[in-house]
Amino acid sequence: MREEEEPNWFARWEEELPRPEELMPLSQSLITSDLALAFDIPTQNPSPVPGLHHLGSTGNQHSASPPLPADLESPDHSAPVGEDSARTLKRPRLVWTPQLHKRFVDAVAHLGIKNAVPKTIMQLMSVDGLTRENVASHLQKYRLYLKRMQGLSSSNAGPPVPMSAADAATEQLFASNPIPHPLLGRGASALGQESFMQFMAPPLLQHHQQMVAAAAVQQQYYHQRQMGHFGSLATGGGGYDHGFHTRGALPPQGLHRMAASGLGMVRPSLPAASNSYDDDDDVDSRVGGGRRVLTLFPTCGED
DNA sequence: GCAGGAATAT
DNA sequence: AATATTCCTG
Repeated sequence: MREEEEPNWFARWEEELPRPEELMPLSQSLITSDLALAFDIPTQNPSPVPGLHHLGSTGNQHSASPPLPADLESPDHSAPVGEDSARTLKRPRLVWTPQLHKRFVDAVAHLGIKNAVPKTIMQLMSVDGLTRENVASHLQKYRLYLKRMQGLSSSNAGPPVPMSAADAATEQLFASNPIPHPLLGRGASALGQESFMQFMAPPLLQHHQQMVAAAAVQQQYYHQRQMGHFGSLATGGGGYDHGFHTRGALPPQGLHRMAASGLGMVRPSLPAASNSYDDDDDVDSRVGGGRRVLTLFPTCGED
């Protein structure tokens, strides 16, 4: 009795993706901040490298303030700019925003447990800059979360469930997303084949079964999260901006247009990463660390 | 050697 | 706590 049984989830999925035109003008923001900062030049893209604006990872390690050049570290640190930077440098910690996590969950849901491995998930997500490691790490945590849920949902029926701080925190991200149940109980969707390969396969499949009963389980956890404590401000003490846009490695037939997302400029005391969530307010919860983070802004209501 | 997964580190 | 890195295994 599923009225939502849409045969081509993929079509819908791509529909909700922002189009290149809808993206925020991340023209100048994508500049290699490191170099820009190091050289004390305004963050502008003098000569936008053609087709080379993905992943603005400018990994740098000095916490150089705009007007303040690095004062530590070796002076000679010209970060390899260019396509090399995308893989040569260490990127800032990836921040799994709800939007990004959504992509993740979607991908995992569509792939099914069987195919939901770091690499495939990463490919399906098509997020530029996202690495297999990023996904693997997140996946590990996600699995723990799912496992917890299973255990709790079946073990605890009535009594209050004291959730640890960790759980509460985890839920902010995980529980706030649709949990494709197929993951919990059954194995992948019937896609025994190359689920994600649809990109290359014209006649793709039409399987999909997500957000089913998990909602019920979630209900026992939503309490804390409705408070809106979303200080997901990953504070970067250094405040650097990093572009992050969906990878355009899509298929020839113009199957879909993924697009980039806005990029978050996280500054020391600038609540820029505030998503327009419930009432995430401007909870300036900066950790005070000097870390550069990669944030993915919500380009549009993907939910 | 690559990729997944758990352990461990930051 | 959230991610990243490392280690081990297939």
